[in-house]
Amino acid sequence: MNISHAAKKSGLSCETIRYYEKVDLLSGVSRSANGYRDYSEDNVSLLSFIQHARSTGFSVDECRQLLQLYGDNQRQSGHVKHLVEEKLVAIKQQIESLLKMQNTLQELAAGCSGDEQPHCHILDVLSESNLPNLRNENE
Amino acid sequence: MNISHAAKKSGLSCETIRYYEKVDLLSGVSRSANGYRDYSEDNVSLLSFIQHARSTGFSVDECRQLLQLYGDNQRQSGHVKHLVEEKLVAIKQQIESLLKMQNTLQELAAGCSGDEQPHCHILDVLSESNLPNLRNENE
DNA sequence: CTTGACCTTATAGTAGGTATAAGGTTTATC
DNA sequence: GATAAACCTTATACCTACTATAAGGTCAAG
Repeated sequence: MNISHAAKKSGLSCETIRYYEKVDLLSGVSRSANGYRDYSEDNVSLLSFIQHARSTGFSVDECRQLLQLYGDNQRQSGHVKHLVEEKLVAIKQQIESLLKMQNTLQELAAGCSGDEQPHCHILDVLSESNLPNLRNENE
Repeated sequence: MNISHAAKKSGLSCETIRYYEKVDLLSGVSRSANGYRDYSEDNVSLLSFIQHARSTGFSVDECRQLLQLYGDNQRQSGHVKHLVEEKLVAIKQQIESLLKMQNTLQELAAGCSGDEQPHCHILDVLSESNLPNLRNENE
């Protein structure tokens, strides 16, 4: 199976697949006589695995760990679950951070007349010197 | 005022301030006789403005637009409000995307015993070929 | 036989910084 | 006056996770 077919099946782009190979996320892909990459069904499964993990918030490096566990039949499921729970905490922090931004933006918009006049409440607030509520640690 | 003092007052790091100067987000900072950057109160106000905008989710490029409007007393507040509302939409999309990830991760964790046994529900799910619910467009 | 659609590699660019190296300046201490 | 710590300067490389481009090889259709 050539790369564009593998791309369609895995939900990744060709460029991304080559990138994953380059950073050793996926190795051992065979080549046809003409030098083209030739993907097996197992290769595509791993690519899909990576796509799923990436879209669930795992970094490329974390995908490497997940793949290592996936390929290790001596693994302990507790290790996998631990990775998921850590990721969950990180995602929750990101959500918290974005909710704060959302609140701030909604307050800013609500206070601005949004007409053709130059006076603007938003700019007033952004230029205030002390705005601890605008300072966001979780980014 | 030297750069580390300006950093403390604005809530940015020295490196970030130099970076903002390099990408022309802040220009016209004067220099002392020894070549050190010398920040005025106005400079620091602009740095704080940028810090506020960045921590509210605006990109560096969007900060440039906000600063341009800030410095234009012919501006229309509607233009500023428009930027805020666009950002609000983007933030909401990001939150949606993260909530989906959170749900997925919670389901994954819930199905995994998390013990010393090798069998792992999380890996089973991630390696399933058809998981449209894991595919996330808003990233 | 040429056109278009594939494939290959290497390299550069993206955002928004952070880190490092190699050096100049200033201030405090001995 | 020497020296060490704590500043400052610049240029450059590194980071994540790709994406885009260039320059070229291969293959199937007409």
